[in-house]
Amino acid sequence: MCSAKRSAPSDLTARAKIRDAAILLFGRDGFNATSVRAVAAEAGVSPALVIHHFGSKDGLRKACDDFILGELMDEEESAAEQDLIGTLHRWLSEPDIFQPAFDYLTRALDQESETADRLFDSLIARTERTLEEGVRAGTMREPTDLKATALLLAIQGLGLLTMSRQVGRTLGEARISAAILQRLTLPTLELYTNGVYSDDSMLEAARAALKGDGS
Amino acid sequence: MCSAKRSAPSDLTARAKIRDAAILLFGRDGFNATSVRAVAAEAGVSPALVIHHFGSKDGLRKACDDFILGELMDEEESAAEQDLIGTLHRWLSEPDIFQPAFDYLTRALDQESETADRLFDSLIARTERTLEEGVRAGTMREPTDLKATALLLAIQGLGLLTMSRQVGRTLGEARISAAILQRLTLPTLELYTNGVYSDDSMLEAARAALKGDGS
DNA sequence: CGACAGGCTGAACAGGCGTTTAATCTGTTA
DNA sequence: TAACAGATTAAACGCCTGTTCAGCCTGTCG
Repeated sequence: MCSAKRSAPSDLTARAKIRDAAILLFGRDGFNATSVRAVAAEAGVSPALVIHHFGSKDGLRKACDDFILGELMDEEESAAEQDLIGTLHRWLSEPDIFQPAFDYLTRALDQESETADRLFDSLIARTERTLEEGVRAGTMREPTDLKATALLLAIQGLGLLTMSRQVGRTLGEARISAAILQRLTLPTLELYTNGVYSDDSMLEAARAALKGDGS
Repeated sequence: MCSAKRSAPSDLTARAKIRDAAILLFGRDGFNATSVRAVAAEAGVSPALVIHHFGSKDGLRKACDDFILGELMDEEESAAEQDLIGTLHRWLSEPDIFQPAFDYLTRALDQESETADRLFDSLIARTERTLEEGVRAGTMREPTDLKATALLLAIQGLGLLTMSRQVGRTLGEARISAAILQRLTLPTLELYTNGVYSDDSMLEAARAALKGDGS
């Protein structure tokens, strides 16, 4: 199940070494702030070889995007029932291996990229499906606006990822960790079981206001 | 209440024109992707003047950060009861004026900056306070982990901001808008009133598992 | 053996970057 | 009027960027 892709760098082809170095640096410092020369140095090759293998810096980014997306999809397939939080849990339990991919994903998500869009869309679709199944099985309430509700849930999960630095900081650690995710499990379920409001007066007030407002 | 800071550019000092141009471009294209020369061109001055007034590109960023943060704090003070969503609502109702600031904030939030940290901290503190007051007034349930719950709520709100592009895309518009925020009002309140789960079996299962697990 | 292909390199190029420098213009103060 | 201070500029500096080019190895095929 756990691929051997990240074995000793000496075992990898130069192409793979460059790709891994790029994922590391793009994730750590961002795409713009990472030079082709820095990637080459990290991979132990010449800058020219990077271009030789990937055509351009943008080609390299594309290759990294595809690789990360592929790895993520593999992961998802082999644990089809899990949700995003579950996947994060698994990733965070082996930080040395997955941290670079984790960081890369975080960076990719707050940039305008086709990869981020595809990832987001598939996450929304999956959340909608989960919601529908839950309603059919009677374990979940029927939302008045399925897509909007799925969106809110997805944002919650992704927010933990993209703001992992702030999440860690707030809870007293340098970055998000398995321990922090564990601490968040109960409050999350609590929120999704009882909500925050003790009665539906706010909800009804809003419903009435929106009905009156018309537009 | 509505400041006259964004009047016709010709009325502004060169320093202010440069600052506004920088906010526009940093917000639209990102800090790294924006050159001092581009800011100077947008403001209609020479690149050297930018350095003359702000010392360096980083000094310019700092000045923009402080300005935006100050504007936001002013806004917040004059509407002390409102939450973040309320502020967003007000901002989005005058997009021409506030869009640059909105974009700038979005960019700032997913970069490692002291400004973002301060903003996040104050948002968490405010959310905690709101939660405590709600509990005391009986309108909100008492969470088992106040800080973690405040964190989840803050992430939900900020996630709408930092992922506004994806939010708009998912709901069929180019970017987030007042209409989209309105569509999200009811699902949000619904979520925070009833949760998603129809009973507390998931919550109790997790509680039991965590109790048994120990660590 | 010779020829070819592909991985790989050092050196260079053109262009953009943030910043500096020296000079000019403009308005105020003595 | 003379002197000064600040705003503003054109031009240049040195550096770093992504990319190209010509050539060198190394292994394979005929």
